Amino acid sequence: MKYSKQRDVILNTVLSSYNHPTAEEIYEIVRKEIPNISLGTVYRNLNKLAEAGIIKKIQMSNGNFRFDRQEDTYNHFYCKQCDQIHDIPSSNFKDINTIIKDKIGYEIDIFDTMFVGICKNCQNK
Amino acid sequence: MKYSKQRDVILNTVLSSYNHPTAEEIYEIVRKEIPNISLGTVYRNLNKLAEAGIIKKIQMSNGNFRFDRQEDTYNHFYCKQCDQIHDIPSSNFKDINTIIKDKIGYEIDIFDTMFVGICKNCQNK
DNA sequence: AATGAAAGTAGTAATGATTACTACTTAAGG
DNA sequence: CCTTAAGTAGTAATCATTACTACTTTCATT
Ligand SMILES: [Mn+2]
Ligand SMILES: [Mn+2]
Ligand SMILES: [Zn+2]
Ligand SMILES: [Zn+2]
Repeated sequence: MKYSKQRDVILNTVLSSYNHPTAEEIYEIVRKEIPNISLGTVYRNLNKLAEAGIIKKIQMSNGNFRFDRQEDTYNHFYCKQCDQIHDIPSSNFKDINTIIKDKIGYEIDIFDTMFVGICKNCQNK
Repeated sequence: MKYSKQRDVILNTVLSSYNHPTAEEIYEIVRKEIPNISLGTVYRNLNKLAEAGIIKKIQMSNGNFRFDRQEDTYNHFYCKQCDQIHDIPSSNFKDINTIIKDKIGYEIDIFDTMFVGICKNCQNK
């Protein structure tokens, strides 16, 4: 992979984001540093970085994508109420794989499964 | 809700489908009975039927929708390998809600969560 | 340093599933 | 029968994402 200023800035933007930004949101941030960067370039590099396993590409319930740092100790939970992705330590889901595997023989990939429900904050309302 | 031949045929098509068809697939089947039906009509009625709780609208990992009979005793599992949705009796997931609730306080809605992984068939290959 | 091929980019066009719009048609209650 | 609200066919618009094209940059090799 050849070096490019564009990819470098895109990567650093993702690495310093803690709110699971969309490609468009990343584009807006990167634009401040490289004003004439193309949105297509942002998409291409985000996909390339995700492909290489350097960042994570996660799918929202509406089919759109969001991007994230690569931390394989965290799972994702989507709250229907506040429309936000929450990080959850994957240790919480450790038992689930074995439960399902024992019961029906299917192997759940917890890092690909986006859990859906109501987060703690939204419950207290 | 006023009666319409179109909606009637669309509903019966969904009710007699066991493979989680897309709107387009339903369109192709309905076309045989009502050749000049509009794809927009299929979409509109599928959404209306889902809204009314008569059928189920489920979201695939690529953001597209598929439609299903309404059986609230079954959950959905998407196999990454064979690209198919499998029905799983929801009793298998009963424990999961309480486990998660106890551990982190979040309430998972198992009927909205699409579990992802490798099905039994694909494991034996 | 000069060269050249492969990889990258900006700008724009295309895609594809879904929804919105519009003028016409139908269901169904009084 | 009328009336009118709901439904339809056909087509245009959306919107996130990807593809295309002509130009530019990186970087290994002379
Ligand atoms: Mn995260
Ligand atoms: Mn099903
Ligand atoms: Zn919430
Ligand atoms: Zn499978």
